[in-house]
Amino acid sequence: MVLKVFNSLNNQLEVFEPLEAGKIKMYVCGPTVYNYIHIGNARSVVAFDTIRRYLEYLGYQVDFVSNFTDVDDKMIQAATADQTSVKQIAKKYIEAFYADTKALNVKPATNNPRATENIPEIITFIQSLLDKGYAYVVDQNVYYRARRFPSYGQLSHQALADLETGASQHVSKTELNQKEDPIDFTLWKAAKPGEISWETPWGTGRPGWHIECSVMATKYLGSTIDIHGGGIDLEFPHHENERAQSEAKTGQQFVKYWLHNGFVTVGATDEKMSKSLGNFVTVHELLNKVDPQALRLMMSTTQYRRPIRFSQAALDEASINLKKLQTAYQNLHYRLAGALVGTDFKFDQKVRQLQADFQDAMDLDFNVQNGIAKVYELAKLGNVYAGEPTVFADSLNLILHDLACLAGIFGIQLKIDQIDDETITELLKEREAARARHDFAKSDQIRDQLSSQGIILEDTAQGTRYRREFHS
RNA sequence: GGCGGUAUAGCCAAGUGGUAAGGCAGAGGUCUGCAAAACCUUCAUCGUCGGUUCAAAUCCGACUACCGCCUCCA
Repeated sequence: MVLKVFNSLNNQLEVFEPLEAGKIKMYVCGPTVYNYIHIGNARSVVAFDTIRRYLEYLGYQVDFVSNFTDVDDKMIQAATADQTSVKQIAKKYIEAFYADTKALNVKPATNNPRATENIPEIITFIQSLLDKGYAYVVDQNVYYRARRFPSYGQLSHQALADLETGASQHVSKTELNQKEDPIDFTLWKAAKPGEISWETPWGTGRPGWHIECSVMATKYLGSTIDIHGGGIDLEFPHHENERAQSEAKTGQQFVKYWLHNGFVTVGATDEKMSKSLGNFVTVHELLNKVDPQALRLMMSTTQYRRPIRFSQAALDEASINLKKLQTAYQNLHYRLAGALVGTDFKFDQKVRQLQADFQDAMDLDFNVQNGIAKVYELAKLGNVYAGEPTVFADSLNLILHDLACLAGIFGIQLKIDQIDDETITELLKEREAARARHDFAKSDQIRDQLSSQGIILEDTAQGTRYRREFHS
């Protein structure tokens, strides 16, 4: 099968063909760094990380750029509230972002550019839009002439007339009065006294929100990129505007495939989790309570376009499933010790079939639900195999490799927790002797003793295996 | 009001014409000295109404409920 993705530009499933064979240019809108990221923000990060990992699994070289918005109204407000600078706020929450996403096992981006580090390019970009007549200056503010861009509204599937009617709600009166047209949007915002600002030919101020992504995406990836991602709430106006700016400037198609992820919802009514509604849980605080891997499993195994209902039950289920995968992986590894040299061809065939099924599932717009179902089937296949009296090393290694590889696409790290401890080995010998003479009181006492230290014993046909207790 | 999305078992969730994947929870069982881990069996007619068809969760029409976007939001 071939990879198909749902392109928001036309709301259709399309065969994925990169601009350049074997390479993918991908840009994902990152957070405004005025607070810790919440589960909803993390969902976006995780969804596109899984997409990226799958693309890499397919053999593509992915150039992955994701920005930090480190200057805007919210940043200024946060700095004022904390009696510090915008720069300090940015520093604090960018560091927190790295810590949180690392815990979620998100692969670092190729590049994380920041708005404030690209001001000259932003100014040049805006100047170019001014020169071409796509923008105009009013009192040191610069606005984009949306109506001038022929297909404005195409990405969000909105008619200009409809946009106009809804245009006034969140916009200040002064801004509205300055605009030629209510659908025009800000490219550059004049600074109030004391605010962080930069000098430009048209006055002193700071970039509008949308322009930075156009500038950084084209600067770091080129005029046309393969994939542009972000939350569905960014489709309009953010991405619509990015598209208008970029294509007006370069005269080329900005993005080939627009991908938008769904929300994390909370509560009985499935409300969107958002900073403005105040119903959010930050990753920072949640990481103290749950295994980050369980959180990752919960978030990465819902298809990116679908909403995720955030709940304790969902987290609990994820940790149970994580434990099952981890256990299967360890038990298979345990069997390597007594395995015969060679291969079980029939078994290998089943493993390869499941891997092919996995790929078929993922090829359909990253259908992770069907994908993870195959990973669970793989684990079950492995569990059955591990219970066989005779196993082959090559086959064990094959399924171990596949399990780790496929789970890895979801950001799940299956690993062997090797414990080499002489005391445990001695106790195990002692317990074995006790069991041999049917002294079960003694053997159970040893098992309880180790259990209290977090070491779990399991008696199998191949002897007693031990592992650390899983925590979730 | 405009545009978009969702509705499948107690819960999560696959499935775009041929008689409902997978997971969690539940029930029963196997293995075990007892456990643990694991395995096996079992558990739904698909929001409502109407239509097309030999055949529909899947197509058409109407309706209902919930969510989102409409220039702060991943």
